[in-house]
Amino acid sequence: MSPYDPSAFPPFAVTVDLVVLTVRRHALCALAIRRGEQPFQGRWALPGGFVRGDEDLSAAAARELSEETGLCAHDPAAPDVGNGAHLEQLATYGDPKRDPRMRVVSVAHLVLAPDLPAPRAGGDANSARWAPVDELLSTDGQTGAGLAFDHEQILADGVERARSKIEYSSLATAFCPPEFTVGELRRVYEAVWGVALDPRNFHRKVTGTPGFLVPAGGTTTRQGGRPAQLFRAGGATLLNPPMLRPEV
Amino acid sequence: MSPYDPSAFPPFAVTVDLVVLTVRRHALCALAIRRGEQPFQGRWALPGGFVRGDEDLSAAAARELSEETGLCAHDPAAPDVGNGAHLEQLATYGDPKRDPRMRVVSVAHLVLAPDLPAPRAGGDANSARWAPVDELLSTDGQTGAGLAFDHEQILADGVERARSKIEYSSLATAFCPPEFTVGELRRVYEAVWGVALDPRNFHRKVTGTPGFLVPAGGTTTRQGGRPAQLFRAGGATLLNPPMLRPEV
DNA sequence: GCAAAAGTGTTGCTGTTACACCCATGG
DNA sequence: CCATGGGTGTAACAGCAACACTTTTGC
Repeated sequence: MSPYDPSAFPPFAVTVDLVVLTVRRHALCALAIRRGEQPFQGRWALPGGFVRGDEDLSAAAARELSEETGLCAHDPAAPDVGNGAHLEQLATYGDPKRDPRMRVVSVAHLVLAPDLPAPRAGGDANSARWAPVDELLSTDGQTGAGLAFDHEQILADGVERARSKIEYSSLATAFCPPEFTVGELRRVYEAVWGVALDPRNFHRKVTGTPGFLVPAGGTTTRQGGRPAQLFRAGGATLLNPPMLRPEV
Repeated sequence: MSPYDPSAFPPFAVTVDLVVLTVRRHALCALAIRRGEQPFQGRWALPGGFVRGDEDLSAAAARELSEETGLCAHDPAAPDVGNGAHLEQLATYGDPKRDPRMRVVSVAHLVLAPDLPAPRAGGDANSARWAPVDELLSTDGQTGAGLAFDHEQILADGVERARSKIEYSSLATAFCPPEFTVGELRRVYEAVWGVALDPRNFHRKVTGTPGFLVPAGGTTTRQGGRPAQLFRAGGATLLNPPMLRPEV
């Protein structure tokens, strides 16, 4: 077949699906939406929707994110501000049978957001929720029959991406509010990796990496104990040497 | 807009584009195809083509690869054998204006292959070539006006992926023939990274990493000097500690 | 005072760098 | 014999794990 023959191509629908991750109550959680229609009616799924005819893929992902959560995705080049969440493309899923009705290719995106008030979904409050990823990914979990479509695979890939990316980048700060303490950042790593880290060595590591954290000037005692310095995310995006994830 | 409304979605064409990399004469090279049609007629482009209606994305990439080069992509889970090349999904490019004729979303894939006889392209031998990536990516290169479409960006992303992935995985062996010496593997790293590595420390590092290399039993003097042991790629895919890329 | 969380100092270990040195072949 | 690339030994150094210890708050 000659490439790019405009007269003869099979028709596809293109969607974006979102893996929106946050850390709540010491657990890594993902945003799940209850489906109101067939197929998979009543099952939980990842948020997503069609890409419009004149819309870039990342713009479609940012629009869906805003519609589902009110979050405002920021350009990866711009600095984190306010309610800005990190958004990046994850991978594309195009198995011919992934949607039983027609051929749908879905470009999945990964969003990392700080802990937020309960999500909304088109005004129907109890049709969206933050669920611990362990629960969504366990085949025999309380969610019944698992996520719709191939969303379990997409979620697993997104979680794996987040787990590895906080090793060598400063992305863990995307899970934190604009100002945060070293202990709060450590609890993010512990929740995402599911391990316990030594608070002393962690403190030395993150404060000793140039550009990772910049002091914000104040202190807080919201965790109890001795007041902790507040920091903001620094300009550095790549960490080397990386944070070391303990062996399993 | 309600997600997954099958009656109302804009029509897209979906293609796969391939970043096929190899190491030839101490330089990282990519496969380029000369376009025979409008738009960008006569310009160099990455190989690629439409995804068929009943075909998975990775299957389409493997088919295009085989059609353009005769290479046989192997499943990432299976071991490297014979002319098997490594194939993985890279990223998806969907700017509404990336193709001037219609809306085309392209799922780019990355292929790492050992050095091979000259490529073929639909029987027209001189319409395909291995070009050093430095040449294809330099805006003022000998190639004239650069690659077609957004293929320069895709190629740059693929090269960046390859450069970072050989740090922490054993993927560099995908650039080597089935049996190779430590020196040949080192020259792969040097070509991909564009740096010089210490041969003594490199040897210790790769032979000391369990599962990276397994002795193949023979020796060769094809590089001159003292005969070198031959190795095969071991089963390990992840390297830790990783290979360290020297600072720029 | 006591618990809890924030921080600092120190020691031993792992892994890298840089370089001296020896080995085996072809011409 | 000498050039060329293959391979080993070793000392200095960086970064990390483990853990003792001090600081500053709330109750």
